[in-house]
Amino acid sequence: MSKERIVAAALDLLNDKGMDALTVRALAARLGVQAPALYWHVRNKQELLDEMGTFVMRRVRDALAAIPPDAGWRDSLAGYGRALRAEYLSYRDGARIFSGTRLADADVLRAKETWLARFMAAGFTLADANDAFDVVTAIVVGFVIEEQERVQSDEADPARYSAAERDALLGEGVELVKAVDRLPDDHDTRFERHLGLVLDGLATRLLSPGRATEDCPP
Amino acid sequence: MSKERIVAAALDLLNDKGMDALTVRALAARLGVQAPALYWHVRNKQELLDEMGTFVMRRVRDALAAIPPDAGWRDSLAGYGRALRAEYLSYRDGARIFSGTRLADADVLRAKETWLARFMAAGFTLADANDAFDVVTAIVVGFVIEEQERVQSDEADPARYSAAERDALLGEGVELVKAVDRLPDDHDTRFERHLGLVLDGLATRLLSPGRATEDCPP
DNA sequence: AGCGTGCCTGAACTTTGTTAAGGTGTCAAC
DNA sequence: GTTGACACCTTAACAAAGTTCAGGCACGCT
Repeated sequence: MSKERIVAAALDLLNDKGMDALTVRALAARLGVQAPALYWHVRNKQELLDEMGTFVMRRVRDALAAIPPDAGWRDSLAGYGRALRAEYLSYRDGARIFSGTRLADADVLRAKETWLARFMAAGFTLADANDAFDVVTAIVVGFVIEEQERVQSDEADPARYSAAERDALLGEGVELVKAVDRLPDDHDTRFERHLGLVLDGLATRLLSPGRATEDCPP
Repeated sequence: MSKERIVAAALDLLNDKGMDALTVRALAARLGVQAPALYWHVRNKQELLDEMGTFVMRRVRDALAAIPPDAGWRDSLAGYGRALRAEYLSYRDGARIFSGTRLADADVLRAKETWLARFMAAGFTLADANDAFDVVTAIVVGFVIEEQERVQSDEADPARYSAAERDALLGEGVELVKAVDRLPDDHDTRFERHLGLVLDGLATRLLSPGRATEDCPP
């Protein structure tokens, strides 16, 4: 019985039964042991949650390391965004639970150093290069929180978000809102559009720092 | 004693003592009443949390309604983003707690209809107009979650994020990371930059839908 | 053989959300 | 003026959660 086994079992349990069912006793049962036994390996439940968070973020870091160094800034950032989303999505309520987890590992910061250097070589200022990270992180967190919320309530009550139900509830005079509902959008393509939007915003910084967008002629 | 008084007291308590201290008994005590009394007005704690969420989101909706109809799409969206952030910021862990709350009010959706119409009049496609909302929402959620996390751990351990501590922990060879730390950035200006980035991304859709940014010459 | 140490069990305590049963007041009806 | 009904609250209690503590079993070292 090691801390790693406990964390792995906890993540399994989270996906099986959800956050509310992630109790110390249930986790112990899944490991074939009594509840207090876990306190030998872990100080308290909060530490367990933290360990789960760093486990997830370590996987993000590994995915990040797999991005080729010669990829352009745009593909690199897109790869980061996709990896982060994929990790969050692979656990129930992953975005809400793990989004606060910052890993201040020394080697993570060292990785960030090379990325900043790469972005600046591509023409970003230091501030913009750093913003690029933060903004992609923010949008993934925000997107996936809403995505998982929606998926979850769909599973709980499939009829609630059916087209017919919604149209009836909406009434008249909201044709555009109804039209939005009918757009053939799955989560993946929506995510790619949003990500592309942010990257386009970053690209404007690249072309002419400090310039308003309205200056860019068609 | 009304549901509104309970919700108001709960939000007060949340700000005073934090999420963990928001217990049914503590809330009852603050209202000068015994714990089970609350169950006359509220089905259970989850409903209380939901009511708190809709209260916050109603304030966002009101702030939205205050945006002048003749404002441009850019100012309108910026106003929305700022209002959402301000509401989240006004409660401890506000972003993490309330971000899931979608208000499917009929009149909110009616408000959205007019906004969609306005954005389309400004030149967006329907899909882009809707994306504009969602992307701003996402970035605010992501930004404020991280912002509040940082503010909170600053209060808990002020020394942890001091420049000296960090530099010592970082070691050599990460000059850019250190330089980022030394940028004179407060949260507000960072937020404005991030928001501006997203809006610039949206503007590229406006100028030439479907075109890659690289096509936009300096 | 004995002893310490690592890991676990059993029982218990505290706090939490929640329910059940029963009070106390007010107001309308007869 | 008594009765009843309803709204709102209290006291008592339960189940489940996190956590602690004392002890027990097994192994290795001397």
